[in-house]
Amino acid sequence: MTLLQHLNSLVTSAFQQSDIPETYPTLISLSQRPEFGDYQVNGAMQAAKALKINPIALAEKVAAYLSKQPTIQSAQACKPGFINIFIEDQWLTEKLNNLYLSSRCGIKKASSPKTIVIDYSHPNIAKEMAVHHLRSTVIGDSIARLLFFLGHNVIRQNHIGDWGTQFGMLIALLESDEYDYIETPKLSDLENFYKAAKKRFDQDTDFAKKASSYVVKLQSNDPYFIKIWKKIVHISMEQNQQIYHRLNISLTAADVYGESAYNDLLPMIIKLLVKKELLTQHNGAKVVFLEHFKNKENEPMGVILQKSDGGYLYSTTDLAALYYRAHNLDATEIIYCVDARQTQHLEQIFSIAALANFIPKDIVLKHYEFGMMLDATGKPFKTRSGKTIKLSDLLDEAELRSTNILAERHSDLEEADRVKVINALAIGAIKYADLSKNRSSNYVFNWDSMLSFEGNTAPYLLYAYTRIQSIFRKSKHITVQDTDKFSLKETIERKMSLILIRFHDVLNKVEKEGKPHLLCSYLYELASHFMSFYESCPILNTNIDPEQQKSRLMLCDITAKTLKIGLDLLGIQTVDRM
RNA sequence: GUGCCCAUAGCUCAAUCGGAUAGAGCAACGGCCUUCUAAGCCGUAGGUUGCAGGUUCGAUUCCUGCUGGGUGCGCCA
Repeated sequence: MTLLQHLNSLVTSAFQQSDIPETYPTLISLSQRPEFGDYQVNGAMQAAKALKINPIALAEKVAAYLSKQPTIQSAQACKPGFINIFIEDQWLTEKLNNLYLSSRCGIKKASSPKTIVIDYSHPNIAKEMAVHHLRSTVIGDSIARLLFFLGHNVIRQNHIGDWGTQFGMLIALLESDEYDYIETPKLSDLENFYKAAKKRFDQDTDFAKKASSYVVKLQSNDPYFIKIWKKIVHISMEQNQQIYHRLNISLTAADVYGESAYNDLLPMIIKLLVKKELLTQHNGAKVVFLEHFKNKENEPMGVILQKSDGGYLYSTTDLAALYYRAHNLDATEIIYCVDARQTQHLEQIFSIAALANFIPKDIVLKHYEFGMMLDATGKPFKTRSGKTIKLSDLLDEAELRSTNILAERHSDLEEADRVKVINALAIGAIKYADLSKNRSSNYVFNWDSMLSFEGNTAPYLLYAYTRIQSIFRKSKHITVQDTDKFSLKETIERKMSLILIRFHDVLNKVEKEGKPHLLCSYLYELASHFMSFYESCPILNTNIDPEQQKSRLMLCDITAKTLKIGLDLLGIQTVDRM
């Protein structure tokens, strides 16, 4: 049981004893001020209001019951009807002991694991990955790591953009006279070819016709076209995989299941919708009209699922993907880590699926939306000349900046360690800057603040971790045994304990909300309290009481483990010295 | 035209289902290295939560209207 779950069970009993019906929530939260205790119960006020009884009298009744519980030192009713809970130190130290003995900081795997499909990253084939792929990739990967750590069956789905009209253009150009067929083009070539193909497609009608006919060939699985297409996809994904490796992203080739994979399912999707009488013929296209969405003329909005020329659209593919995930992957939950601008599109897909009874009703569909990356002026983050920034260029710059920072510090690390530190700082800074902000809003990208050692940044957390490791290196002569006890004499030691014990509740919250910034805030709170502890609670001084010394070493141990696990769930690697 | 999102300290961000005196960091100012990594710590100052109403014991949070910004809306994905 987590700390919050334990308190909740106590308060639930207290509510029962005070004749409060079960339907009223306990509303337990952290207290914001020390005089208000460790945790506070706000549910008594709400219940009193609804039951029309005196709130303070009810709060006193609940508090009286809570005060008798062995794990609670005291509970006090205050003013309108707050109840402030002070936790018993004895119980705290027992909990700490559990954390100390556990390699997972006491976090148990889910007793009834869910099968969760998570759709993230989804780069476009034939183009290099760019900054706009960063948020989906980084946030999605963190959520995937967390859900796996909590014991769920996680199925990563990289829904790559590997299908559609652009491939007709590209193949048409690759085999045209100027370019010939190139055996092993590089991805940067492909991107240039793509631009050239697009230009020609718009200007040359014969070429456009040819390209369109090639799309049909491709979609009908013509072996020659499939061969060229596969090569293009392969070249692209090899390069993307290198980016994933640099970024410490857990996606592999096995997670790739792109738009093309649903090609054969698409006619079936149309048939199913026809059968349900949801499709309408409109100017030759097959359309689903949704009453609760309006178009520009304020009429029900049509979602085109098959074009007048018979071609399918991304809505069709997304419906097929939903079908596949529900029926073939047996998902109990599907998470879409997709740009906030796709909200309406996804709502439409979910609506159509619901109307058509496409998927079991109890499947949970979640859109973990995120905002855009902006520059200092509040505009979308681009190069000076207004071009899209390539992800590989962004990572290069991060490494260059980290190298310079390390050089300024006159770090005396060996070369191999130096490279590791540069990498951890560079990648950690970029990922943490993104993950530490509430994902649903836009965020301002700033090199200097993300690479700073001050404030809520990856370097600060990494530095806190190395300080602990340094203590460990210098304390090898002290043997701590499993039977050693915690002693929480200083205020900061007790405060740190409460934070450490809260870890499991934080992870549960991040799982529930799908918001990694809650984990970041927590880790920063932990790290900054550790820094205070580090300054005010010496460990290696010779005049320290041995019992106190061991207790502090054990606190360091749990702190290090918590930081390590927490950062790992964010996809950020730690280093032992820097 | 219509849908969605956002507006909090000079800047970047928090704020648990409506809870107590709205919190951090940066920047500013003042302290702390013969003592475990000062890439750090301690302190001071900084707010009419865009505006106007409403709901109630209590509103940054919920409702209505307005202002400013972003973003989406039928044959691209």
